[in-house]
Amino acid sequence: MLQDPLLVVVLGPTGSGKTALSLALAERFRGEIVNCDSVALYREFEIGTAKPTAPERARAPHHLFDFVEPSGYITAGEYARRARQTLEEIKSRRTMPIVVGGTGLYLRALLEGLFPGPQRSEELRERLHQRTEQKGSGYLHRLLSRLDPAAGARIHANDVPKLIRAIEICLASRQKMTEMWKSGRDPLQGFRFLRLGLDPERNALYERINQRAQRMFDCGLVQETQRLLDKYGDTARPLTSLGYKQAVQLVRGEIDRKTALQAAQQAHRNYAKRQMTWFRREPDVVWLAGFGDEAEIQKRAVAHVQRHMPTFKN
RNA sequence: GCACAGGUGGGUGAGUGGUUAAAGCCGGCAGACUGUAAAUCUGCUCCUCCUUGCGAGGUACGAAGGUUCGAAUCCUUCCCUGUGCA
Repeated sequence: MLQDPLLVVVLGPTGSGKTALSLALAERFRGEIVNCDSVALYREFEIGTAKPTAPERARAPHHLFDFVEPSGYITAGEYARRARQTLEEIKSRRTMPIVVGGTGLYLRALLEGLFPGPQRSEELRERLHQRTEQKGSGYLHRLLSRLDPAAGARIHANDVPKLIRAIEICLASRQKMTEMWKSGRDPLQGFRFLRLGLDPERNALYERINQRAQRMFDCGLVQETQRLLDKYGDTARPLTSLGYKQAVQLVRGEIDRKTALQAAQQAHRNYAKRQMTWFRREPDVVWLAGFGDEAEIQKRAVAHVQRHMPTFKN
């Protein structure tokens, strides 16, 4: 009886060296890299996303980078479908999939699945926004509490995006969201997971994040932002993400360059912290206390992968 | 040197005699997260102690004195900062 093939996951906060570690593993084990970073999915967002460079991509096959239009959007559910498809293809090639990224929700959607809920409805959302304008900020929470009291109790009255999604689910499915949850998720099957988590010392991580943000500004983040803004307008969603958001403000003359840089560094640091909060709850993570580009960390990661490789009979 | 304006908790900045350990914002820390998640949201944030409570004590609004039952808030002197005049 053959074991399921191994799926390696490299997770960790932004700036922890996930790319370096994943490349080292891919080269060592003939792996293929699958992106799990929500903004790196978008085409033309290059400098601010710290995507792997061309020489880096030459070292191993890379998947799920650059497949969403800058003005388009992707959701966790759609990502999970695409990623699972990609994993099946990799499986058929008998190479080792290495899922790399920092977007906790996407990783969970991929590995554990989402509950079978309805997709977004732009019309409904538009209506909800209009009603909120008319009826005040407590409206959404009152509505949800009526439709699904248990959900109303879980979601804070100020958390508009989550309130809207919950209402959307209740209305579209004519069921309570919390009832639908009971039908469970659809976990990814046919692989054994090895989650490697990078957990460098906090101050060192923050220091790296600051330097990297500085480099992004030095290497043309603002010009890239200007170009995207000219081409797609401010509706391109990733323009509101880390670094781009501040570069947009700079381009518009709302803040000066130094303020923009500091705000971007800050945003990256805060994000790293939120990522750690999420990943601490991720199950079965093998934590490596350092950066992914350190030789020692790579050595230990390799050892962990080897230990989990399918056993061959002689 | 003279004249104004100021010196408040990690930062900024309210507060002008008592429900003020001191608003708000930022930062920091912790947490949540089931379809735009690099998003969004929540809690805590002077010190010590405990029965973690609209709890007890201590220290605190440049420094030192003073007025007062009571001062971040009023008075005096000193130190420092900014602006203007010399």
